[in-house]
This record gives sequence, structure tokens and C-alpha cells, in this order.
Amino acid sequence: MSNLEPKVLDQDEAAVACCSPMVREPLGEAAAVDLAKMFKALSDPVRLRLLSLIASHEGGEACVCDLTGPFDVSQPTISHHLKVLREAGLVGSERRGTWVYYWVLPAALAKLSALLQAPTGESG
Amino acid sequence: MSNLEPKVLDQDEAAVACCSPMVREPLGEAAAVDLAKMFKALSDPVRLRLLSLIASHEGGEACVCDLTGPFDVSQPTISHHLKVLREAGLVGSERRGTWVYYWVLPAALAKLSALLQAPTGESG
DNA sequence: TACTTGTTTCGACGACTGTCGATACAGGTG
DNA sequence: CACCTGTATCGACAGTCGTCGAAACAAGTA
Repeated sequence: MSNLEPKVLDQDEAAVACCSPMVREPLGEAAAVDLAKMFKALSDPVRLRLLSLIASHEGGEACVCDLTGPFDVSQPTISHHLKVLREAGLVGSERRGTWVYYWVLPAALAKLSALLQAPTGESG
Repeated sequence: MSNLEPKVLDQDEAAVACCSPMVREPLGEAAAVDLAKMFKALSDPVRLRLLSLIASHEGGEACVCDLTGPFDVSQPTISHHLKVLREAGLVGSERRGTWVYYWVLPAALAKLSALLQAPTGESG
């Protein structure tokens, strides 16, 4: 098909897609609510470090016992932050015997990354 | 100088660079604090829509008068959110006569986008 | 069973956030 | 000057968030 006529994207379509750069088309209200939850999960320094600690850990996953050491906050607080990351869909978790392991869900990060992609070469 | 010897990245350097994917190396505490502020600015649906509305607006910039219409919140609230975006370094603004114009700072978005880039092909 | 270790949940507290109406400020017009 | 429009700031309020200690739950060991 030709693209002679300009494509018209309505808000709903942007909301469903929700993965294309936000600089190209306005975000729908529903998509914004959904994405805001993910960004909120990233809006705390401890959670940001937790995420990168998990992602960069050997094997791509880390036990909670690996994650409590590097922080000044209590272990229940770490557990709380991990729960926030999990409920935001940014990490997965599984119990194996005594320990609970967490890993990053790459698709979620990629989704946010794509959304923020800006045309730096053109307008910057 | 040659770069024959392998480069060693310590935490401090990661904190300064703060633009490489967080999945490769743990984020430093200072970098995490800095980045969390930006993500916090993105953690509200109204601000997310404001940002995409500004970015996708004709000419890459939008007057505040273009931004108050699409929302159910009051004008002072929009002004507040724009201030948050500006103080987070995500948008720039300038007064021209009666109107105030806002535009997206692409480098900031690119910085966050790069940080979130995940190796989807390898581990996902 | 009792005990130990790893992890989550609970309840509480202070701090921060999003929202509003009222008000102040900036700039154009008559 | 007075007046109007566009935008930002102020002060207040309800709701949310990050944190803690205490307690509960999960799983292994003796």
C-alpha cells in the first residue's frame, strides 16, 4: 500500500500501541496511566539501584540475600521495593527452596526505552 | 594514548557516565538519585501526556495555552506539572510576549532511553 | 518436634505529592 | 491609565510514599 495520504493516529491507537516514541504522537490517557505506573516504579533511587543490581548480576538474576547488603535501608524496605518493581511488571521472581530470586523482564524496559527515544539528530 | 589495555569501569565512573545501560553495570548511588528525579517527573499521567503533547506539537514546541485544553485539571495544576518537568531537565521554556512556550530537551530523553536499553534478544 | 535463617506482611509515622481556588505577575490593547 | 488575557505562585487539604520495628510465614536442619 502507498502512504500517499497522511496516516491519522487517534488517541486510542496510540494508547494501544504505547511503544512508539512519544515525541511523534500524543499519548492517550489510558496509555499514560499505564506507563506512569512503570515510571513511578523507577522513580526511587533504591529501586533504580535494585533493578540495575539484579540485571547486572551474574546469570541475570539475584537472590534477595544479594540485594540487602549494598543498601542502608532495612531488609523489609528492600522487600517492599522489590514488590513495587514486581507489581510494575519490571521484574519477575521465584522462590527456590530457602531463597527468592529476582530477574529483570527485558521487554518492559525495552518498552519504556522505545517510548523515550527522541530524534536527537534532527531537533537537538 | 592507546587503549590497548582493557577499560575498567568502577562504580564512580558509572555514576558520572550514567548513560550506559543499567543492565550491564550496577548504578552508583549518586547516579541513581539523579536519575530517579527524572523518572519521578515521568511518573504522573498528566506530565507524561504533557511531554508527548509538547514533543509531538507542530514545530516541536507548544504554548501553555495549547496544553491546558486537553486535560481535566486546572490551569495552576498544569503550570505546576510543567514546572516539575522543567526542573527535572526534561523540557525548556521561554516567554515570547504574552505566551510561554515549552519544548522537549531530546538529550534528557535519550539519556533515559539508553539507560533502559535491555538485551532483549539475548536473555528474553 | 524445636530451632535457625531467609523473606514477606503488618501497622504506624513523618514527609512528600497532586489538586484546588485565590491571588499575583507579565504583557498587550484601548 | 484602566482593562483584559495568559501564566505562575501561594496556601491549604487529602492522599500517597518510604521507612521502620515487630511479627508472621517458608523452608531447611537437627
